[in-house]
Amino acid sequence: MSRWAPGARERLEMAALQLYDQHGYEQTTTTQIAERAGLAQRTFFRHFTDKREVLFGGAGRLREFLVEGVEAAPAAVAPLEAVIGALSAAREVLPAERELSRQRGRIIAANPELQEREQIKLSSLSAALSGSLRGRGVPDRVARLAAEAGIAVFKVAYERWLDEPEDEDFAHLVRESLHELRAVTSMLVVSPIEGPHAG
Amino acid sequence: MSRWAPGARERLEMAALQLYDQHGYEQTTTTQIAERAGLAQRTFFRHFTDKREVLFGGAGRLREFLVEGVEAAPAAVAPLEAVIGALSAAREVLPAERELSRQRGRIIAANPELQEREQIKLSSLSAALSGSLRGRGVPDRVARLAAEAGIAVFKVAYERWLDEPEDEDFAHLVRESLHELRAVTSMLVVSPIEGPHAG
DNA sequence: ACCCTGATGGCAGCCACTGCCATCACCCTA
DNA sequence: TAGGGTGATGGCAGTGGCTGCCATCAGGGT
Repeated sequence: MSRWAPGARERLEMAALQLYDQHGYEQTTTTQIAERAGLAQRTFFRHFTDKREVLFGGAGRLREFLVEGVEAAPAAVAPLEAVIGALSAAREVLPAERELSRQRGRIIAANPELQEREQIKLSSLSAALSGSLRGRGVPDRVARLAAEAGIAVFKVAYERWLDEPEDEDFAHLVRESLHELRAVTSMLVVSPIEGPHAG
Repeated sequence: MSRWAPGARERLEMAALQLYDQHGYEQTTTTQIAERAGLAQRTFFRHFTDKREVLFGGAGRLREFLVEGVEAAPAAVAPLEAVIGALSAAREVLPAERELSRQRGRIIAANPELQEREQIKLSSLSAALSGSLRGRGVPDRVARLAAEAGIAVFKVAYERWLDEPEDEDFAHLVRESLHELRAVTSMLVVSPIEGPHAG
């Protein structure tokens, strides 16, 4: 048997999730997290760069998954289509138990500091997608806008996925958000009271 | 004459900008900023919630300006059009001297912490725009996507405005970005090697 | 038996940020 | 002229995130 129990990183993630949820993010100290995981505070900071990062381990996996998805798309597929195609399959890199995502979402929603971290994760996601598109020969600003549009679609679809009572088909939600975005960008003049809108 | 020189907040902002630029953000302590402004560190934290916020005083003005612009648009104007119309006039709430914006941009580009703050400022901007649109009777997800699309357009236009050698017409850059976004969202299948792209 | 490596613990220290109280010019009022 | 209220500031001690440095010790190779 090893000197230390394995899975230190996972223990820290679980301990942080529970403590942040029970006592609040600000009220929880990194020392408490480490203690619950059976480790020293110094070890916490060997696994995570800071107190927030312990909640964002999944962001890296999502980024890799989407980048691979974009790069795997046939060359004839339009930029935004390639992004949407990757997003449609993203359910498989989200936690199997949706309640974990919702718990995490509640914690983040209660703390501006954590919202900042989430925003920059999405931003780096956009940058990664944009880079993949450029690698396919897409011009710079087109790649940038396709990536940003894809992220906008993802945000709306993901939030809806969390809010719905059932674990709905993620790809379907992505497609619906895309259709709404297309309606928005092609809408020129509309009477907001009378006319029906997309969605 | 008053006991203390007026404009403490502005002095702190200028001192921070200079010190962050000369010695780097991390290497600068809040005590140094306060000293250069002729104040105590305690006073720094009375004017700004944290060390980063001293660089983002303009974000609040921009948000108010855009919200007013959206609310001032005629009821018949489509959601994204209302947002774009407000963005087109945003030059007037940016610093008169463009070089200040570029200096600030360089500082932010060099520090992930500052990029986080900038991202959440843009995010709260999006939320404010979305709220204004809902106030005009626009359905929730349509408002959300129109706001996100507007922010994407703004990001690209603003970055281009900073990069161009001359201080180009901001409204023109916004319109061009919008056209590119429309092209991206309506593009379905394209051969990235042969065909010309928007932009 | 020896050494090397890798994950950890312990400790001192920096600095962002806060709570609390004192200071003191200015202003209002009697 | 005296007194009291207000608002911006300074000072100081304390918490806690985060880091650098060094020690520890199991496992594996030679």
